[in-house]
Parts: sequence; C-alpha cells; structure tokens
Amino acid sequence: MPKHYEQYCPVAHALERVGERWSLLIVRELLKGPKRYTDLSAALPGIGTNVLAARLKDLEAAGVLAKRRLPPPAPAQVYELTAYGLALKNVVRELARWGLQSMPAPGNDDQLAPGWLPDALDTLFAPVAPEGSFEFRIGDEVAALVDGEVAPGPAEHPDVVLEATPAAFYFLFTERRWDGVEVEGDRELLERVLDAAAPVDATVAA
Amino acid sequence: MPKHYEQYCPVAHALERVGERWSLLIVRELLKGPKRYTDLSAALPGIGTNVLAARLKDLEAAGVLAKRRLPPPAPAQVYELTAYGLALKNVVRELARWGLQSMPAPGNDDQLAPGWLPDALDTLFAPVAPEGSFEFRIGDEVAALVDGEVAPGPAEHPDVVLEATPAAFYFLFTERRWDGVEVEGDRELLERVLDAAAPVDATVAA
DNA sequence: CCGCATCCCCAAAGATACTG
DNA sequence: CAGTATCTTTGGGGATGCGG
Repeated sequence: MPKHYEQYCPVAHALERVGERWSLLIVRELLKGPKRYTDLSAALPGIGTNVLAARLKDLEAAGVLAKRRLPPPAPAQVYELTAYGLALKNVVRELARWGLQSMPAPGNDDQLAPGWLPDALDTLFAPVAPEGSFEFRIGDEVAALVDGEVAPGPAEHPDVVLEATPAAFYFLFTERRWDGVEVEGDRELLERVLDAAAPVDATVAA
Repeated sequence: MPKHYEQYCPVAHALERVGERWSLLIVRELLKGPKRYTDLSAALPGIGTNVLAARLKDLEAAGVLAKRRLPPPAPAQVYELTAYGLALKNVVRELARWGLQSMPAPGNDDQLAPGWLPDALDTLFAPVAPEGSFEFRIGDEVAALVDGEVAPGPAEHPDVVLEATPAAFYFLFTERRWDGVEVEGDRELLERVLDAAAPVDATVAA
C-alpha cells in the first residue's frame, strides 16, 4: 500500500510499511532467521516472483530488512531483518494469538510446516513466560520451554515431558481435552501453566 | 484479501480476516466504542464509501463486528466489535508501538484527532501498567493514568501532573528531552515510569 | 540453478454520482 | 443517513524470459 493513509496515527503509519499483502508473512519467515530469495518463495506458497521481489524491495527501503552477501565460499545472498524489523516480533505474535482463536484443528495429514513447534510454543507461552522446564514432543517435532525460553530439540532435565499428536495438542489447548496426551513428570505444573496461558478460546462465529 | 494464503498458520489465518487495507483501521476506531457508518467514514479520511461498506460486510461476516439498531427513540444503527473483535486490541496496540518508532514529531498544527491522548497513553503504558496516579495535559487534551488504567479527563488526586505541547510530549518519549515539559508533584516517579515504558527508540533508516 | 524483470489479465481499491 | 451503482486506476497472480 504505497498509498498513504493521510493520518497522524501510529497504527496507520505501521500499516503503511508492513500492511500490504504478504509483507507480514515475509517478516514471519525472516523472524526464524535469514533466508534466501528462493527459500522465501518456497515458504510462501503462491506469492509470485514479481510480488516477492517488490515486497523485498519495499521492506528494504523501509529499513525492515537488509540484503546481505554471504562470504565468497558460498555465493549466495540472504535477506535478514534489521533491528527495526525484529521489533515486529510482538506484532506477529499477537496476530498469531488472535488467529489461533479461529484456527481449525490440524488434520492428521501433513499440513504442518517443519519447525512449526517452537513458533507455536512461543505464541502460546511467551506472554506468560512460565517458570520450569518443559519438553514437548508433538508429531515428529521436539522442542523445549525452559524458564520461558523456547528452543528446538529436547530439554536437558525437563520437569515435564508432554507427548501428543498435533490434533491432541490442539484440543488440549482449546478444550482442555487430555485424550491422546501422554505426560511424564510434574503434571500439576503443566496444568498450572496451561491455565496461565489460557487465551485460546476458539469462540468464534465464522 | 479474500484470496487465501493456503497455509496452516495462525498469522496467515489472522491476515485473511483483518489483513486487507483499512480493516485494522476500522477496528482501531471501533475499539474506542460503537460508531455509526458516517462517523466511521469521517474518521477514515479517503476511504471511499464503497470500500467502507465492503469492509464492514466482510468484518461482520468474519464475526469481528456486529451491526446493531439503537432503540426506537434514536433511529440509528451502529457498528460495534464483538468479543472476538475486541481481542484484536493487543494486535492494534503492538502495531501502534511499532509504528511509534518511526513516527515524525507532530507538527504544531492540528493534525491530532480529538481523543488521541488516551489512545497514546494506552499504547505507551499498557504493557508496563505502572503503579501510581498520573495526569497528562497535552495540548488541549487531558487524560489520567491510574494504576495502569487509562481514562479521559483529569485524575482524582494525581501523584504527578505533566503538562506539555504534543511536540514536547513526543520529544520527552523519544529523546528524554524535558524542554517545554512542566511537571507538578512526584517527578521521580514519572521518570521511573518513563524508563520502564522505554520502547520508543525512533532508530530507523527510512 | 538463483535472482529477479517483463508482460498480460483480472480483481480490488479510488473517486464520484446517485438513491431508498 | 446509509449505503449502492458505475467508472477508472492500481496492484496482485501467473507465466515466461534472461543475465550471472
């Protein structure tokens, strides 16, 4: 939206920079780390090469991301967020939290993208930053939540280990259904953390 | 963007509902309370009546807002957010916080919309919810911040009263410049709160 | 191959006029 | 007041081309 909103308002100002179609999804991808043009294109199904190029140019001009050449051995260039762009993390997280409320349950097929679990844990737990050490094994992903910090892979000495399918994980958060959820360790700690994280209501009309 | 992003991702899901041009600005307006069609049109300079009508229809279909008829004496209908739509408050606030970082200083002319001060205080202080009672008199607006709650109008027995022009208020937050800022009461309390609220850096390229 | 630029087409936004 | 109808303009989707 190169078109200006003609308002002295920070929301309008922000949307003029990252409000166009695809922009925040590009930011979402780059929040996971620098990526090449082709990887972005693959991670954003249906974006169209011209639109991706245009968005990258716009976002670079806005100071949200920067193009960087990798050192000679690997002749590739990557896009990465600037500090200014990194500050969009809270925006993306809140969008995700809101979006979660009306997400359908995951199918048992393969619609989950690799590396989705750390993102999901960040979305769910970052605002509460629970004490304790947790390990989540969901589908074929494993991630840890240690004192509010999310990391891929197993935890060192977890207080609780939770294992479930993506669908069971979904229903645990939306309806507190424990069917198909296996817990090892301090189950009460887990329950307290779930209550604190509580915001996923799935109370929607459409 | 009725066009779907074909991704099982809460961010994409959210943007499919409120990611179109103007949508989040309409939500921003309705966060201040129910509004009539004409008031929305006036608050959104340049929106065009057809686009506004289309967005309202889309947002209503998505369950974000609802159309309500006021009781007979006043033959008017208003649009108001549903609980689902109200949950967008955090999204709008984070967008505002990010947008603030690259906002230019307010001109001394009249670009501020009436009622802007409570919104600004919410954006700046809601995440830290400072203890204490503050009264802000900026330009011709007055608002109170009492134990983290923002309200229009003066405070009852404020610990601090801050008076400034919009521009001085801006530079106080961006560069900690106290020129043109008048403080009555517990100035140290105010300084501590400012340090806590700290996020407005104005460190931008473009 | 990767990293785009070009071209064409259609859907959506802008602007304005008009109506129940 | 609260929209609809119509027209123009802009921007996105899709395919293809092309230099390094």
